[in-house]
Amino acid sequence: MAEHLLRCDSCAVRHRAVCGALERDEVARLSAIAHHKLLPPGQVILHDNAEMHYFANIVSGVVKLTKTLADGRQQIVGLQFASDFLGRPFRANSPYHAETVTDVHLCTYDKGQFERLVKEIEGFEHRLFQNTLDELDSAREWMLLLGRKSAGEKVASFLLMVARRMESIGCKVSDDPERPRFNLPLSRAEIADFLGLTIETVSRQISRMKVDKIIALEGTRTISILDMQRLMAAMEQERD
Amino acid sequence: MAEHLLRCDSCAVRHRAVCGALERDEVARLSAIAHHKLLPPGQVILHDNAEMHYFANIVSGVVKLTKTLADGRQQIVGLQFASDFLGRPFRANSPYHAETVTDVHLCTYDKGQFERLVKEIEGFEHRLFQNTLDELDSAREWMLLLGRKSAGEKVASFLLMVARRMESIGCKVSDDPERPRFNLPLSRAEIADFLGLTIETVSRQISRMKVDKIIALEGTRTISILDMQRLMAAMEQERD
DNA sequence: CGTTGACTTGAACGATATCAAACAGGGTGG
DNA sequence: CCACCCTGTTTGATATCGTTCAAGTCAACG
Repeated sequence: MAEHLLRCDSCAVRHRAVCGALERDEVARLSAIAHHKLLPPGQVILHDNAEMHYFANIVSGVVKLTKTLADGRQQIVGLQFASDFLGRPFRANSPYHAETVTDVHLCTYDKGQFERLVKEIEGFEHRLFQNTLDELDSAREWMLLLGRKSAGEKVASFLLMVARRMESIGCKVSDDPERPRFNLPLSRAEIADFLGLTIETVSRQISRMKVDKIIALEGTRTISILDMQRLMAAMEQERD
Repeated sequence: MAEHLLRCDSCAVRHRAVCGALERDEVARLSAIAHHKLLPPGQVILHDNAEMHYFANIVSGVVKLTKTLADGRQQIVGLQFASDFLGRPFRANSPYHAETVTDVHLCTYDKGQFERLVKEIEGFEHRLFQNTLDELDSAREWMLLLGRKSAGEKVASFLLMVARRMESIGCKVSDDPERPRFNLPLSRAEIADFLGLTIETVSRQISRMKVDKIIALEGTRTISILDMQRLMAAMEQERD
């Protein structure tokens, strides 16, 4: 038990994850049912429409939630980073597919045991609820992007969103706050699936921003934002 | 008090709204803080980014939630029908704009009083939570539509969605289950804002379905679905 | 009737998709 | 160490779908 406590005390995402709201002894109870899981990229966590057997906090790495049409067209409907919660309490199965994008470190909880704790621990469900409201806000933000933004605006918004998330979980490669530098967790194909575009269009927009000196690339995954002002302007208002 | 109970007992949406989960005496407490509000179309319920002062159940009518870009481009990010809940418990303000689309009958609750009840009534927050998970599912379903479906598929999906909602709240005009007939609550402009298209494209797609004998129109708002099979096929797979 | 606003229809244009080829980096086997 | 793929990415040419701009229709209403 003391050991469990210790584990959570040293957890990198402890204060930002849903468990952050818990009291010390409650954390211990949660910790007692926690199991750690390390997954390589491309691992399926949840099949579309399948039953879920566990919940999880993401300790590190990135997970994508996707939906697919009959003919194979795919859309990423959610991107989860360190400290995000995976799973739908009190729901039997998932309406989407969840898959690791990078190496992922999960802190998992058996479904039944977790739901029992949620009922027993005062305020825990409240925290999960508020977390879901945040997810809903992000989803709706993304609906605006998907329905109304141009390709250039979409890519700019995406880069900024990733930059912010990477920053907040301390994964930035650089230390100049004005010129963030980070590794893109997604491939071009995945970015396209997230933005409702094709690979080629994503690539062209990124190339254009490179030519325009808004960003710089090292290899294909490491991005530096050179001109934050213009990137933010490009997010809502495509220049001609 | 008895009067309040009575009011809820005869409520059209009582069993499907979030209050449907409550015990008899709990309904009475909720009823005690309820106020009814009748609004004409085009009335703003919530300003983007403004503070919310009340929650509400929709008793009848349709409400749209929208987000707008700096230059005026708009996206409907949620469409709420009778029995849907409006508001974000324990959040100070709203990240989107809510506006009536038709005549709307609301059953409203003061924010503070409602939140107190949520804390006091066992299982009430749970119900609100599950309701929010449903909203999240719808939002993600719509992300797939916005990002990956063609104009024709979008319009077909929209008609089917409205048909289903109208049916479930008993607003269908016809009684043949194979050939639903109903009034569109949205104008062409609103449909366009919901689907991420222009008015003209929406109009053309509807005209095409009319020529193809998949639907029939009376005036501009009343729709009959003539061929449910083909409408459902058109939803996911655009014919050439 | 004439006006207004919502909708439809048509023609031209443009953004993004599609198709196709070239390119780059990283691993493998020789 | 190099030749060879393999996969992901970039770039180019063309096609297509949906937008834009512009009329035209229609019903409601003064």
